Amino acid sequence: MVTIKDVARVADVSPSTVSRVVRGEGKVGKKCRAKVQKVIDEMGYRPNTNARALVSRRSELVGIVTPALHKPFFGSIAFGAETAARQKSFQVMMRNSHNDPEHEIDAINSFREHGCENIILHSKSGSVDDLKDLAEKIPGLVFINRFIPELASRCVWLDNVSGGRMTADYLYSQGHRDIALVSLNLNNDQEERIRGVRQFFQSKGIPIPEENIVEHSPVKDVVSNIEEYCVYAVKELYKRNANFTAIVAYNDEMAVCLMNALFDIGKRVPEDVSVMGFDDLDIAHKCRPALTTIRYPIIEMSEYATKLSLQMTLEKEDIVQRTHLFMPSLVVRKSVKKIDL
Amino acid sequence: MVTIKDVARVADVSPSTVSRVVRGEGKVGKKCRAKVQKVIDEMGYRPNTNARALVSRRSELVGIVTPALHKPFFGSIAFGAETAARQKSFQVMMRNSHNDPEHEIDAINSFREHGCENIILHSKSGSVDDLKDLAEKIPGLVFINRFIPELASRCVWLDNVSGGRMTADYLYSQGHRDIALVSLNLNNDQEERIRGVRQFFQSKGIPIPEENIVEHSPVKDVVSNIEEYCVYAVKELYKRNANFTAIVAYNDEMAVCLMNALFDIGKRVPEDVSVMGFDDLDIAHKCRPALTTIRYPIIEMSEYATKLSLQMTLEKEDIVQRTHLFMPSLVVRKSVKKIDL
DNA sequence: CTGTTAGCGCGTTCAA
DNA sequence: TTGAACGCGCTAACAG
Repeated sequence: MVTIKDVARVADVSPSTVSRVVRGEGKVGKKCRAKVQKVIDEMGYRPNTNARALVSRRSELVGIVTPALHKPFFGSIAFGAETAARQKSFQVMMRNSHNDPEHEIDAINSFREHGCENIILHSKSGSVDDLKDLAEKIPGLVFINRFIPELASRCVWLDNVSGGRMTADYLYSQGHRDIALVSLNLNNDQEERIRGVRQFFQSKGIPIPEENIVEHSPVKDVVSNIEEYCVYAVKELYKRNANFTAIVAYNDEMAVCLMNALFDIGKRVPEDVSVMGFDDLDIAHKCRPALTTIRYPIIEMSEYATKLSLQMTLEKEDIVQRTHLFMPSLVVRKSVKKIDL
Repeated sequence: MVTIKDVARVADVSPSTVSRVVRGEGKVGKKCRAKVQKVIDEMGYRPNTNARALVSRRSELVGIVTPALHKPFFGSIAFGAETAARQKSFQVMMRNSHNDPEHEIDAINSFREHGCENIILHSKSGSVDDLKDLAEKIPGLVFINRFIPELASRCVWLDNVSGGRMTADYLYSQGHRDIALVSLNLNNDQEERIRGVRQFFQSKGIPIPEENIVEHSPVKDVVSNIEEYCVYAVKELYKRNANFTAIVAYNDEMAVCLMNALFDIGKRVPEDVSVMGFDDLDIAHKCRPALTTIRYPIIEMSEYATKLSLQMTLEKEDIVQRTHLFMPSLVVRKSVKKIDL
């Protein structure tokens, strides 16, 4: 491995000069710089990041923690983070948390041992106190998809309530007045989305009856078994004699499973029942009928979050404290029928 | 940040002793070890991996290079690699290559600057010579989903030909004799899968006519536009007056798009045309009709590849040189009709 | 069994 | 504008 000393020897200058050339900082004579650069190129010298991190105490690393990378939503977070990181020549480290707060803490500690102070954390279950402690210790910690009021300037999140409202607004515009909601009491998102839907219909004087909402699973580990849950949810709605023309699903994955469950009991989408999703994943336009949904700009958000983190640790000037709230948007496809009133 | 010296001072021992305790190596008195460990715990000491890597020249890092992490197939590679890496307390670094060999090399060089010598590379387009050069320099480089004969012991790959044969075998068993193939000339995989299908039918005395194969796209950037390509492919097959009862798609994504394209021109799957995929992604059991496909055990493979890489750099004893060929398997769902002969 | 010494490769003083 | 000296935190070799 060729070191800074080797280059210095060959170029007949001191290591400090090579260092200055490499970093493009400090005063170096034009000819001298050219000479050194030539040797660097010829020898294929690349600085040792470990030595660099050791002395400068910064590692040019971005760490991301998400529940499970094989899910496209979280893979998108990784994708976006890498895109933004690479623009600043940062490398990306990643860990799966499996939605376990202990894993999250563990991952973050590991990152820090590597000198990584830019961390993008997707945590739905970590306690606010723990996260506040972390934020104090880690200048570049940014939360994605979670809003913590005390840490507002570090949260990159989506307006789920508006998303819910958009859903409701669109369904209303298509003539739907009786809505069912199928969700899962996993985190706050679904609660906010439901709130948005309710708010909208409330404002139209149409309250949504309790029996039209399914959000509790009879079994424990639903996450790995959305399909089964959706079969249950559909059955449950009909068992309760709920009156609805459209189902609002927590997200696209659930929406697709609900469409399948409906199909299996002979209901057609959208002819008999309309369905709406949330996220706008790939599957939303690959399923049939193509899913009308709310777009969650997750790649953009994760790029933004990464840039924000980098800014917080890199920029000398103070950053304007502000919120980082993204808005979802409606994507109309084929899963909602227009009802003539 | 608490260093090894701090611990040493408080515990009233030398830094070396602390180092020995931390690493669990070398001889340390029982009482002494306990005392040091106590201080470590109390002070929350965590070794600085950069300093460690600098002196030991090893970094406990696994690097993975895949085309794009937001695609579930590649996200699965990352997921599996992280699972295996964590078992050995290794961290994972990742980069998107966007299928560009230059990006791949660049990513690998960056990894190496971090002292990372365990690299899992998913490269379809890199030249064999370049990869051989890399392999020589990097002891822990493992190729996933690519077989290079000269580097056989570092390749973790799938038997695509058998996958093709399984596809053909199953279709044949369901009474299909006229097969169409829709694929894309991106890499070797599709060629191998097609070969498997052809081999099988050849052995039954049923050659597949050329007009039943669509594998070239009229436009350039198909990767980001599979749907359009599938619409084209279906049209093309009918335009050619190809005679077929089943379509074998390159992978699940394409299969789903083909089903949609068929649906859009009024053909029902599987009543009018049967369709088979490859990969067994999530979407294969979420689409309707649920897709009969060939399972690609990618998470297991990526875990295996990571363990293999770790073995190659960690284990003192010589590793038995052998191949790492995985077999796909048939997953029967609903997209293939049984034809009575 | 434990401590001392000497670097790993680099960035950062401070002098020249 | 350039160079020499020092130390980041740690491990490894050696001495005791």
